[in-house]
Amino acid sequence: MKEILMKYMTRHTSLSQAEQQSILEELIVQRFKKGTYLIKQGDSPTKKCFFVLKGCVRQYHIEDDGKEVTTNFYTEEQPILLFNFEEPEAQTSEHSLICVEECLLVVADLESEQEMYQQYSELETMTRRMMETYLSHAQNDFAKFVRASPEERYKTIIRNRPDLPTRIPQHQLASYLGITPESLSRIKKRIQ
Amino acid sequence: MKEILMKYMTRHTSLSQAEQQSILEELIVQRFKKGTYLIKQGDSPTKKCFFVLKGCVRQYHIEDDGKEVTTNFYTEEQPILLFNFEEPEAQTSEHSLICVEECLLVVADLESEQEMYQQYSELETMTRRMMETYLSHAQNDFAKFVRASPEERYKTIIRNRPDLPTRIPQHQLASYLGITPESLSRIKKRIQ
DNA sequence: ATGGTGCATTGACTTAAGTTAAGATGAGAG
DNA sequence: CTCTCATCTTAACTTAAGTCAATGCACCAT
Repeated sequence: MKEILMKYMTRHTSLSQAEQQSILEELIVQRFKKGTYLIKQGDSPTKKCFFVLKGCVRQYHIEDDGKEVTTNFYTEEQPILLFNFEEPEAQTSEHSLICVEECLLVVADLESEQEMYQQYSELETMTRRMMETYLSHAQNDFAKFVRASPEERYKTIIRNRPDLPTRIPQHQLASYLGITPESLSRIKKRIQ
Repeated sequence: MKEILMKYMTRHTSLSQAEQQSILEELIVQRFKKGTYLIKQGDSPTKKCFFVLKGCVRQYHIEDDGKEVTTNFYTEEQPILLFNFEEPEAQTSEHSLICVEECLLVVADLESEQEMYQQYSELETMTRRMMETYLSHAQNDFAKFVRASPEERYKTIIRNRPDLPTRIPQHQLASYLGITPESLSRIKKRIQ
């Protein structure tokens, strides 16, 4: 299963096969059952980060008024970071992470991550570039999302992540798109 | 003027004062007049990135239908990255960057950046963390924005960046918020 | 001073999303 | 097999943003 990560590293770094191999050997891959919480809102913030090899993790948040809002879906080849950084002063996590399906994740804690960077400085370069790329994409997505109507948002998501609608319940997708389930239902009907 | 950057580095790194000093000496700080383009949509993508010491840079985009949309405002202590990463295959820049005010910017190209990382590996660690932090914030902002009404978006922006409305014309702010100038005008009236 | 241009505001109308509530469907538990 | 719960759909109504158009205002150049 680690070949997914190897493929990813090859695409994003100039590390040699040998280096990649030794890095892979230090990684911890863990299997999680559907419904498992990686972290719950209110827990002390996790020191871990993840990389999705297989499966789907939903990030959500319970608001003050009790409403649940889905803020992200992480699927294959996506990193799950944050939480360590989002609110350094906060003593509890703002979000929950739950496995929507059976998941295979790379699990890393901050200390071992730091050690690996010291061992392989190229790895930190890769991570930096990866972060820059993700940030750039996030800013682009944001800009597009801002001026898109709910209908356009839906069209965009089925174009960019066509697997999502089949993997998750529609009301969660609606929440992720920032609209009501009723609206999503109408949009689907409108565009057939 | 570089003390702004020094302050920034102290906040975000564990580099010594001496190290910081020698890094600062290698940096290029440049002054730009109001109305100067850092890059124009259609130009070949820049190899440069910037850090705002003073002033305000607007990022915008002309859409296929000819409409101009403002996608970002960069002000004091914000980095302007992207462009190198956003569309590696694209041969022309998707955006324009224009100085809204007289600006003082740190200008770095990718080559000298790479050299400095080799010289000061801690600097790359700082950049990686900075990117992680920005990404984390971007994801959070995104999640909040998604489910906010235009009115809530306006309230949020005047809370988080109270200087913006006074620095830029309102129709550009409206564009940035993803709404029409008419709507923004009505919102302002509604909330007094 | 004056005309022009760009920007902000206001109004009338259209459109689509939110809200509330009621059914329809489907899967899982007992 | 049936009951239950969750999900999705549909409908009626409300609300606010988009659109189009007119007006007002301020700044600039001539």
